[in-house]
Amino acid sequence: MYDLINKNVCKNGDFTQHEIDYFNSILQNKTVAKKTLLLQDGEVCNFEAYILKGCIRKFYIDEHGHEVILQFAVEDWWVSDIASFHEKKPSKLFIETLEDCELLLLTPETKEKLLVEIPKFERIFRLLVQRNLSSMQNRLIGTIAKTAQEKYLEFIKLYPTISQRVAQHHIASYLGMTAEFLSKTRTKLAKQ
Amino acid sequence: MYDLINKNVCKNGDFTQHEIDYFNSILQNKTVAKKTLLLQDGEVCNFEAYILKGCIRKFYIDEHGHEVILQFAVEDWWVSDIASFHEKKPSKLFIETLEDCELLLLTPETKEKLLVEIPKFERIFRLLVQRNLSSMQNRLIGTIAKTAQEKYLEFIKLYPTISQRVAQHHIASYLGMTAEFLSKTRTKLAKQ
DNA sequence: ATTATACATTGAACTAGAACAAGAAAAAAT
DNA sequence: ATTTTTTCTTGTTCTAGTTCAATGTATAAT
Repeated sequence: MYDLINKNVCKNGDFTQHEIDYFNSILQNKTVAKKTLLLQDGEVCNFEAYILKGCIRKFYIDEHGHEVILQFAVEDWWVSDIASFHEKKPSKLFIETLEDCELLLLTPETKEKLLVEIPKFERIFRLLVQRNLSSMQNRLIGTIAKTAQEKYLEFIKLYPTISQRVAQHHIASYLGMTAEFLSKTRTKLAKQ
Repeated sequence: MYDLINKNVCKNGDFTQHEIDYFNSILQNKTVAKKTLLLQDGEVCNFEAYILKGCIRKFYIDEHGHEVILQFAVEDWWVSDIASFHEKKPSKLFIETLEDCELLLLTPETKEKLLVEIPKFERIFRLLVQRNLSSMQNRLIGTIAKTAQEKYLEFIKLYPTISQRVAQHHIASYLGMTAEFLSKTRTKLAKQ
């Protein structure tokens, strides 16, 4: 059960078996049904969730009621609103399961304890955030510089499994276009 | 000279005078003239620069030759291509001074040394990246969900000094619109 | 001071994508 | 199996923003 997360986390540092056991011991197991909100606008995010099984989306709702999907997270990914989690301030985001999920959770308390007990984990989480930042940057560039068609092609290339797993209108929202326009883009692509 | 950076870095952790001195001792001072490229597409980024004085832009050039500005950095900010810096892989970005600059630099070697000597710095840099990620996320949301006018108003509200300091067409590039359209948006705003 | 260069404005024509509406198809619930 | 709900497609109209081109205005260089 912990094999995957241990590999995910430990590939970036040397840990003793004892340290790994300790890490595993503080993780909380949680099963969540499809279409459950794990976090809502206004709440403080009290978890960092590692996904053992399932699929989750994180999104923002703007003034006009339009959803902007910030992340799809599947097996072996982490999802959280780090800003809210770390500064204990109300989130502006929603986190919702798209499928039945099995999660391993860190809370502010367990994470802090982990970092105090085994400071080496600071590095692990820094690297995690760093990789996140870098992919967010790439996404920003794409959002600004690419056409709808280019964005879609890049998406299915980058996330072939996710693009099969989630609804098309969610992909459209992730890519910053309307569901209608994505549909038109796809039929146009199919004709080429 | 080190007052500002020490405050910037140390507000997030407790450090002894000795630790601070060590930190300061590994920083390299550098003066750079206006319009100098500190990093070019294809090079490996070998610095994290803290800005004592001046203004810098970080940007990407897409297939069509269009610039996308990812960051304006001024006094008390850090600038680097972290992905390239940490993984020692060629950058896709450019970093250019917009004014004469005074910088304090970390190199991969000095930073690594710092982290080994004083592991507490891991946390400092994690928090730095985390804040970065969070502002990048807000920017992505704005880029997708806001109109040109809203983007511009948010920008001058968020960065009043920067908006006075850099060329308008650079702001346009940062906001993901053409210089012409920003100009039109501004005249329209002025008439209201 | 004068010329050259970079920057900002304005207008006209164009286009990628949005909005709205309505129907088709698929999936889920009874 | 059939109804309900959700998702996807297609067409039409509309608009925010682009492109291109021209002119004006600062700033910098000699």
